[in-house]
Amino acid sequence: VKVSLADVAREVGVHPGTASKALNPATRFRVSAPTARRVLAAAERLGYHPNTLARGLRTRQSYSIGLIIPDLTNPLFPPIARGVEEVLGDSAYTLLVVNTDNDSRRQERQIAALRARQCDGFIVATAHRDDPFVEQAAEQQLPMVLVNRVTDARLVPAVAGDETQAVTEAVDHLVRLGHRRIAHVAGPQELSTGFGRYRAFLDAIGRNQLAGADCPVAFAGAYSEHAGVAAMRELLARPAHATAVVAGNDLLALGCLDGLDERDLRCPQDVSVVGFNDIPMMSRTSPSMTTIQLPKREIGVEAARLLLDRIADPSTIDTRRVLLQCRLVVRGSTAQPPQEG
Amino acid sequence: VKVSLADVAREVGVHPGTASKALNPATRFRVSAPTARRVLAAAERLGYHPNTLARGLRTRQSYSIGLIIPDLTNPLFPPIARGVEEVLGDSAYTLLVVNTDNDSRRQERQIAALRARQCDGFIVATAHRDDPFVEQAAEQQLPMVLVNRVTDARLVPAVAGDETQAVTEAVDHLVRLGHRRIAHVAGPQELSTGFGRYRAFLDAIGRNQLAGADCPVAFAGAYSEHAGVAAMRELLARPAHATAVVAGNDLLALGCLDGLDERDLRCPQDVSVVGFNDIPMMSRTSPSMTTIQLPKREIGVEAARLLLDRIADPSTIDTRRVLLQCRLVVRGSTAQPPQEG
DNA sequence: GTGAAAGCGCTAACAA
DNA sequence: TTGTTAGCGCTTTCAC
Repeated sequence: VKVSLADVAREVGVHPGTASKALNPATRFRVSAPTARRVLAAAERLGYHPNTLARGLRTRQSYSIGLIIPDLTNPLFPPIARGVEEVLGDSAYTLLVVNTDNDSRRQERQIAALRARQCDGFIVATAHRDDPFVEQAAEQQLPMVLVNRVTDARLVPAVAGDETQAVTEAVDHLVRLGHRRIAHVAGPQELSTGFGRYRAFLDAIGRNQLAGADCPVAFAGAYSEHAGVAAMRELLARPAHATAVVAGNDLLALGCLDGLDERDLRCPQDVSVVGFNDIPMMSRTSPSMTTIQLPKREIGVEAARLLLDRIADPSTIDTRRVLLQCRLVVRGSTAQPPQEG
Repeated sequence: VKVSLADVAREVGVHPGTASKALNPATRFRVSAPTARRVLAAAERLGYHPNTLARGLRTRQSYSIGLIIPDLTNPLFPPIARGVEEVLGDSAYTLLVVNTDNDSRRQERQIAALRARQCDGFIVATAHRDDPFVEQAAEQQLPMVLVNRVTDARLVPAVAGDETQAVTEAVDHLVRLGHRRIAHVAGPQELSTGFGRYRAFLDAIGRNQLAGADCPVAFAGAYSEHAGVAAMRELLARPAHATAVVAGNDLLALGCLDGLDERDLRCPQDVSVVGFNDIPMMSRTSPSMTTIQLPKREIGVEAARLLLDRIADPSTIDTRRVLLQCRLVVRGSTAQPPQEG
């Protein structure tokens, strides 16, 4: 049932090479218009579909690019994938999405599979601050762009949210509401998001002249609701606990809500909570979540553009870091602190 | 930098064919143990990675399977993808995920791209009840399994939730609470989910001896919150409106909540709402959503198994339809109907 | 047990 | 403008 280029050529009575030229818009001019027309018609008639594998073998290009995601079920990533697709849709490239499940063994296998398929480039959302795969890929000059997370070593271009600006907005918002004791539930410090937000929090506390002792930090081992609960418990164990919490992401913030609930503290009347990312449904939680809106689609768009640039001109060593502005979305989980008793 | 089989063979001083046999576990026995060892060692040392494209060209297998999803940002699908990956992770196959954005033009292009890559099989989550692509693929005997949605024509094996059982549970739950006027917000009727749930609703109403006139149906044009609001408005425009609504999915149910809110009706005190799918965060909405839990991961697992079977033995004509049981999760959006005034 | 040779489907350089 | 040739990297008969 499979129809090959040779079949089309035979049908028209031309050489396969000629048919090839006719079929490829870039080389079509090397063939007479009538021949081209007849080849196209025959291809259509026979239902010819080029074999990308064979072409790739010959041209040493697969016209596929790999998107490596830590967890597809984390709603942060699909919109980034969408943005990437949006850009790639206009190009000849196909996107292959793989999911590593936050498992380095799986990641290794997935990447091996993509490389074996001769992917022309990678968009990587799994990077750790210190990431052996990224370093190795950079060494081998594989076209690659990091998204959302960056590495400490600036070896590779990256597109992410501006953590500093974002956290600053969140803290300023709380200070403006009257909070002086603001805590931070920090995400995993081996990820640039966790580390960057933590650093930005310390900065913002300092800039607002808040007492460090009033502004404790609890470190969460993972970006999960469970870890958020644990962190909140830790913060509430302190004598004069904070009246507001800046969480490392939305899931941690949801965990904080649960932690407050356990202690019969109300949000926002007793403690305000700010999330990060603005994943779907954050406007539907109870209370609705004040959070920082990460421009997820735009991150994908920008990353895809950078990658296509890099594939088109691999010689340039590009280590640009594009930080996109985030926007604080004020909802129901933040309010003035309770009056001191 | 790329190292090929020929490089490995040269390093060891054997013929490429021999190296090939040594590298492939299935043919390794055709080679002496010492030779095999030396080849493996050299491959390791040189960092050899087989070129899947070249192998696929020769063997006419790509060892990749395509997963076609209508909308990655719909949280229903990533867990299905996870289930698929779980099974494929143990096999030699790699999963390529593509997103059609509910756009048939995009879908056509994506499928063409996958076929051009010689995918060995497809898992399709985009099927319409009457789907030309599915029919065509069935004709060409492409190994394929449908997930979540099925086609009217039973041409292809499919794995989905048991709509009838699920909707029956939902309606019975409401009847048990005392509801007699139960409405349905039906999803798109060109999808088996929308149609099946609608039919199941009618059945359940009949079986419970409820008056058809008291149990109106509003048809939503899409599975979206927006469409849910519109449908709810339509239902509330009726004189003695229903005291409970079975929504075609969770997003429609959320829209129903908004529609009630517009009219200052409370859920569940004035009107109960049941969703479908149990997407993430449905326990966090306000009120928390009573909904039907679709076994998403299991759907993916089962589909992947079916597909691997089918690839292993393409001769069998398998049109099994596996319907997985769903479970009603009772939360805060359902309660007894208000007392008649 | 190993080597030789052919070919998967396609494209790119070159020749006619 | 068209055809010829060679070869991408791999596997697989078939000789040896």
